[in-house]
Amino acid sequence: MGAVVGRLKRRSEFLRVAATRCKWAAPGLILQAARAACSVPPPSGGASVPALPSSGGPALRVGFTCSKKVGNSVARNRAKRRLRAAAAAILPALAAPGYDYVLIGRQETLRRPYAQLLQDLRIALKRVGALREPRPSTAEAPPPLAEDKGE
RNA sequence: UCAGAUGGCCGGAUGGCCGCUUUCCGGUUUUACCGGGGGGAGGAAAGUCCGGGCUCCACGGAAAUACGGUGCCGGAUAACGUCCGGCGGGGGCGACCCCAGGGAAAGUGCCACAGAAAGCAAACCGCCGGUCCGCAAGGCAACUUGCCGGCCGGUAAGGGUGAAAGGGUGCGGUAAGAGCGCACCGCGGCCCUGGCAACAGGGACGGCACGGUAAACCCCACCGGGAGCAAGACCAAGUAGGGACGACACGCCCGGAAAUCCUAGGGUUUUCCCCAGGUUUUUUAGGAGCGGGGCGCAUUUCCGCGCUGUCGUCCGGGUCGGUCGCGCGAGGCGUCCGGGUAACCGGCGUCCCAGAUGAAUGGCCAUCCAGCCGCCCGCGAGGGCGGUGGACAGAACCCGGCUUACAGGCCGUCUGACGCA
Repeated sequence: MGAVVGRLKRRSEFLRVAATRCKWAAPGLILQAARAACSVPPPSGGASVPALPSSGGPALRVGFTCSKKVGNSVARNRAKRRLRAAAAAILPALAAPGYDYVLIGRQETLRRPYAQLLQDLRIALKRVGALREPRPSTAEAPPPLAEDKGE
């Protein structure tokens, strides 16, 4: 069994992950990753935060989001549900611990066959999470060749 | 059979694997996790357009005003702009559908273009009568007749414009005409009958006056305090504002100080007095009360209430987080019983039926069922195989409505046409 997966809930956490600019866009989804801030909640005092990464809390955390480009609320919720199911299948075993991940739904998320959606997530993890050290320079290099691999 | 009208209902099914949320039971190391059982989106959950419950705030009271809404009558309902049943008007052969459907003799405004004229009576072309001039014809003449034109008067039939032109049609009547008279229709108020009422039917009368527009202002009747679960309550942490108490300053502004009260002071004749005059000032002082005004309580009126600052102590406490609010209710269901034409109401029985908060109620697979496409078989009804494939849309405090979106399908009632019997 892999690591325990926590959830990202606050807008500020999503913004922090997005600010690292370490991401990979697969046909069915977009993955963003950031090293879990060792001092995740310094401003508001450590005592009030329920889950501490260092103690027995989740080893990695993931958040899901969808813009209105995907569709109405029905479409957005369905996209998030598929991403949630895919994340539950892949992340605990394959994702590097100590990171925060954000999965972003796309229009293709709804139509993509589920097996390919899982494959998209694996490739994205390899490009982003499995490198162990997602430096900004290396994250920008790979994009060209990965595009045809997903087809 | 075809075409149509209308009411109601459904809105994929079953299974497997893996999850989410909630609740109950059991276990443990009772914090958290494990095991087992149960519940887990809609007819519109949507738009947030009305009406309520609930919560807080404002609330002193009353009336009026303003603002907003509603608008045939009766009923239903917690309430409604909803629903039901009627009435009136309009459309349709019909079933049936549609209607912001109070008041236009309370007042103001507007009625484009066209037209002479658009609301109060008028008259452009006309028609008719009188008169004058001219011309022509006739006549011995006075004059007569006809025509053109001017002037005065009578008309509103006809023409023409318009959405709308001062009732309509017909007959009489007249110089020409005209409700001028008559008949029928329309209109008006009156009376009678039916109806709870809207209204309908009838009668005699009037003699046409009263154009339309209220989705222009307006008038009338009735209804309405505001904000919303991000309401609101609590918990941990605790900044600013805030509140309470105490102290001090002395409490919106102006006025006058005759009388009243309080405090302090002074005088002293001590059951009392601090007065009068004058003055630029030297007036016992301060306060309350008093009179007037300002601001606030939507506006106005009447009465009513309230108005300041510093310091100290204590209480309390923004955002974020957590718990509650939070689902037994105007509740669902019933070949049930009773009342009612119906909306609906009463009774009986039975059931407990989502509570998330980056927001659960799902992800994937298989089979089946509609539907669609292609091929094959069959005279035909139909059958077989393969592929494709399920709309609009996701609770966020809760109910009653309205409106809008919606693949496909099911059931009932009724109307018209055609055919058959």
